Amino acid sequence: MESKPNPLAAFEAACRKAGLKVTQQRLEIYRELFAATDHPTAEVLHHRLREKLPTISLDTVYRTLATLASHGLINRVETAESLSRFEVTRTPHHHLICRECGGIVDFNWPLIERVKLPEEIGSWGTIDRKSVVIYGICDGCSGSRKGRKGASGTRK
Amino acid sequence: MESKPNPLAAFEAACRKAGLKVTQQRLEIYRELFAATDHPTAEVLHHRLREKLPTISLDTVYRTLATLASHGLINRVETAESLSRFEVTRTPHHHLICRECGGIVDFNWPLIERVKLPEEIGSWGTIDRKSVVIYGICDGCSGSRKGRKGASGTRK
DNA sequence: CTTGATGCAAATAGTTTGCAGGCTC
DNA sequence: GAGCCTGCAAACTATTTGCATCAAG
Repeated sequence: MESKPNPLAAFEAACRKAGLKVTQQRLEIYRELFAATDHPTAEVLHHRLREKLPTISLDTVYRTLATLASHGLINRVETAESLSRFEVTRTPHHHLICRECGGIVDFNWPLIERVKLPEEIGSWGTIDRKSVVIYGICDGCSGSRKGRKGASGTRK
Repeated sequence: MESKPNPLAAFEAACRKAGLKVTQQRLEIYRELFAATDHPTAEVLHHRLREKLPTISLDTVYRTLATLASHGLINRVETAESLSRFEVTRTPHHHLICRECGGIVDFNWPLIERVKLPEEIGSWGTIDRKSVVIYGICDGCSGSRKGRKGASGTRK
């Protein structure tokens, strides 16, 4: 409600409203995900979190991500790999995914909201969210000599 | 049925061209996937295939799907669940996914090809494929009384 | 205090892989 | 006949769950 959009405070409020307890782990997980731009996996997130919360367990990260996602506070990003990636729910946006390094980058495409959807969709059900995923090869991978791990790639 | 290009024959040709051997399992897997409209998982496909090929193993299904996908003959559909779903590569199309039953339905949206992409994408890399995923609740789930398993839902 | 959240470890589930025999080419 | 493909079983990896303990409300 403040003019100052403190995301952490907003998150706390959202938790309370949802009946979720505000724990240090949840705050840190959210803070970390909020700061991230690379759509980390649970494991990656866990690794980063251990710097601040050395005792946090991977299970808690998984559990918290699932909880927050079910409350719409974060999104599970679809990737075609067998890995779930997450992001904080922000304004509508879309994703660029590199086939090479698996990196995911956001982009905005407001124009698409203007495009009329096919009629047939009306008879399918109620639309909720529209997400465009564009696949390709990022410059980091194709431009450079060999298959480099792109800026935001996540390779083991 | 005849006058049209026989998809199975085309598939065989594609396999040969790719240096893949044409085995009965591959033919049946492709045929089954071609006939399917519900983007089955490997396991679902395996179950269906056993009617015709009682001895086919789940591993073969997985392996074949991976092989065909790597040759672009089929697509792995991104779903946000932790399940991979597949479809035969056809003309460009998009997906409607029901949050309730998980059912996936195709739709065409040729208009989208006309919409100019944001400039920023040019500096990211080379675009390959554009895929729109629309989430919502299908009529089968919202319209009816309780959470029905939609026509093409895949619940265990 | 009461209830829900965390950590730890063990359990699952989907998917992948090694190996020996079979079937395409 | 040579090599790729299949089936079987065992291995992996990501993710989930049971339970005792601990912290938030």
